[in-house]
Amino acid sequence: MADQVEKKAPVRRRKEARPQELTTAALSLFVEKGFAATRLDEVAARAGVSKGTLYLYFDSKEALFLAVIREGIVPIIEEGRKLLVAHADDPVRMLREYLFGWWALFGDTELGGVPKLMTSEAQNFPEVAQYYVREVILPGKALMREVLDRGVAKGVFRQTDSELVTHILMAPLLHLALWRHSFAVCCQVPDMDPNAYLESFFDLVLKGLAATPEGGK
Amino acid sequence: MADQVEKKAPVRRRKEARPQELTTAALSLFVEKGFAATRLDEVAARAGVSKGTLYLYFDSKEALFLAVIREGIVPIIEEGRKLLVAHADDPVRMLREYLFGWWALFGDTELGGVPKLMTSEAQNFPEVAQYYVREVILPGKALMREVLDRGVAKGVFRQTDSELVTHILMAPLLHLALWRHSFAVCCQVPDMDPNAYLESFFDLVLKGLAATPEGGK
Amino acid sequence: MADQVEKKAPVRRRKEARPQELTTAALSLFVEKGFAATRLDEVAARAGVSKGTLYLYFDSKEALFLAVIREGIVPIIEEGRKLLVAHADDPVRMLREYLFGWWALFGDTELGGVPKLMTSEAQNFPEVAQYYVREVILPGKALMREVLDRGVAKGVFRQTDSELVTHILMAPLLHLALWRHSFAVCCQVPDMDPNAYLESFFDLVLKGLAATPEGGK
Amino acid sequence: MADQVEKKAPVRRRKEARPQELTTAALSLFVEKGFAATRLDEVAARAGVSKGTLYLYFDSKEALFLAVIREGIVPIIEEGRKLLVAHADDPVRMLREYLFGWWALFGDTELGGVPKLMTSEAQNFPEVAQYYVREVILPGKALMREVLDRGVAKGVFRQTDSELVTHILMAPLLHLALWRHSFAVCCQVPDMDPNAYLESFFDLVLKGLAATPEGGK
DNA sequence: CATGAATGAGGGTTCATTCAT
DNA sequence: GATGAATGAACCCTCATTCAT
Repeated sequence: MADQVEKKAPVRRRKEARPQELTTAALSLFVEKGFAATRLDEVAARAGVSKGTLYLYFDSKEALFLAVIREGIVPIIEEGRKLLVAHADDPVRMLREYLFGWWALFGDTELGGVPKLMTSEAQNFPEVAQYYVREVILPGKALMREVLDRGVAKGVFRQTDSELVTHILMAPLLHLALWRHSFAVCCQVPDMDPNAYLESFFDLVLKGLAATPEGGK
Repeated sequence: MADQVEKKAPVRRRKEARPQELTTAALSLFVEKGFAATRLDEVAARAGVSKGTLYLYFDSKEALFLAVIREGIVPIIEEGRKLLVAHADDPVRMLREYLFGWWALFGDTELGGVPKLMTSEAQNFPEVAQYYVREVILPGKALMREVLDRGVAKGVFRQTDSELVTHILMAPLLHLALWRHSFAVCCQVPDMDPNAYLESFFDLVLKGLAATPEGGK
Repeated sequence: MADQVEKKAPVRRRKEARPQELTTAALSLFVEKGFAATRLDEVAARAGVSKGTLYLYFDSKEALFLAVIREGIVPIIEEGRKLLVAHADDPVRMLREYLFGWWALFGDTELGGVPKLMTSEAQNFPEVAQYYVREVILPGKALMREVLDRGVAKGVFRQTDSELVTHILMAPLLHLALWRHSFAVCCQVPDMDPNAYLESFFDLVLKGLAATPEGGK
Repeated sequence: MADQVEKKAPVRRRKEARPQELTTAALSLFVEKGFAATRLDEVAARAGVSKGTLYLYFDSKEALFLAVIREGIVPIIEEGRKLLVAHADDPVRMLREYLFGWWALFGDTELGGVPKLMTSEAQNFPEVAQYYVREVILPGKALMREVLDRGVAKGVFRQTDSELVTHILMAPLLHLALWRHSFAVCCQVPDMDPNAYLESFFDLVLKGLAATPEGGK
């Protein structure tokens, strides 16, 4: 019986894993070539199945795209939040964790290509873009705003327009991810070490946000 | 005689202007939909010509893409440099001019979509990407580095890793341009005023880069 | 069980037969209209498939052309040789078999259009032409030369420049095939009976090649 | 005044010569590539005029084709006839003149590609083919038949089916011309000397047609 | 479930033909 | 007459989608 279980298990696991194998393959190809330039042949081949099999799991190429975004993104946010609350009393540490955590949990993984993909395709898939904004960008910014607000409350950060500043602070993170999936691949750019980049960024922001000693200049 | 000139002028002017009319149309469509998803029919229609006419000026869709990047980008850099040297003795002013000038001369024009386009297509067109890096990105970063170095020399900015910091400082500018051509179009995001964004960014960077009063903390 | 076999058979047979159905359709159209004037739509339609199906079996129109020549031609030569060796001791009979066999096995079949096709397209497809010369024309001439040489050895044919004479003797055969696929189709030429033509030709050649009674004139 | 005449003459001659310059250019390209694969751009370029100019002289590509055949072919026949009547009393000499004259006056000139062209395109242009058969092939064969008939009348040639034999005798001539414009161009075939070829052919035919010594058997 | 052969609409590209100059 | 820019129909080829097995 144990034998049977073991024999069946991988098969069942396989079947259940199929959609994710497909979205994973699709994600990397969409990121690399863009949605329109990716052929479903390639996606299927990379996932090790035939082209027809794709249609057992997804109604169309667009549905596959939606699934790629849907399944790939959602769980990250929650993990990030957990990471941050661990340092809720230390806004500087929270900021640092945000930046490095964003990179470690997201930018540096295979999901790191999603910002490039979504930026490229937002206009072609407005509903997906809206979904992404609602589920990823806004929560991510809200999380950053919490960090900032907490810092202000603690007297560590100075008062700023947190809406604008969160936007600004996301930019270098996104840039790091976009760069890796665009120019870094095809141009012999002097290797940019993400850690050093993030350290510099963290240093810059910290000083840029630092509360003035006595509220004066 | 004036009559004759006027009769001939429009035709000749058209013929000479054709390539630019076409690249302009192509640029906006490439930015909007991406290279692969743009049909040459549309490009031609937007330029007011037939599909065949495109091939009088460009050998292929890819050649059109190359021309879009080539002709659209180059002259900007030089203009920016001129703008900056006007304030060579005031690094803070130079930085401010860089940020706002970048937006006014580039990001806010029809060329502002190029970063999105090049980011999306860099992997599909490595030679074009290399050209873009060489002619646009590196000169742009070099210009920024000049600003930083001058600030350090004047004792206004503190010492930093200028390679990394230029990269970081470009990110919010690029983000502004990318955002406008991606999520801003399709999502009812609360309008982000570029000027306020740039002011916040400038403020943040200025404090982040400020030389410490007595060199020590 | 027989049922199952019968259900599967036609499908499998079809799939394996597809390439040949396509080359057969292509051959007749290439012969009729020439390579450039033949549309792949027509080829597909004549083979009873859709246009896209063609590309499951051939990479391009040119690859289809190559396949038409490759698969259509080669096996004939060997059959001809077998036919001739049956009469190795009778050069006159060999010559007769060559002429009539050439027509029956080649000229009068659907492959009979190949000489017209290759003659028309040789300059446009030099590699294919070289292949055809090497695999068809030269072996065919070599076979003819064997006939002549054997006739000379047996004292039945007089000595001639066999290189030139083989070339000359091939001409009326080729002409018969070319004529059928060109002027014969569109012009109300008084029907030329191939058999009578070949008889006349055989008669003419036999007398033209006959050894002089006492070796002298 | 003489000056003026000389100045105008070449211009006028030019204008009148235009159509022929165009048909000459078209002929060589049609022969080389076939009708469908020849672009009017090339024809115009080879004739040294612009593409539009072609349409001043010919209504369409097909009209150009018709003109190529029309103007290129007709006058030859009459010249050949004159050549033959000079030896009306010597059928053997007539036959020799026919073969070598055909080659010198036709096959070896720039018109020598016409048989290849007409053979290739006969089915695509039935009216042109009919015209060609009527004006060229049938007169050519009739001329040959005259030679044969005269030989029979003189007791030099034996009786044969002259319809079939003329057809057969034309084949090696046509083959020589077809070969030169097809395989000879692209394949390193051991050079075939037309004169030797024709000598062999003449020799072969002469013996093949020779009247039997005592009219027996 | 899985396959892969088949489809056919659609896009890039060519080129005969037109026409304003 | 001559030009060459412009056109648009038509062709080769691709690829998302379907479906019989």
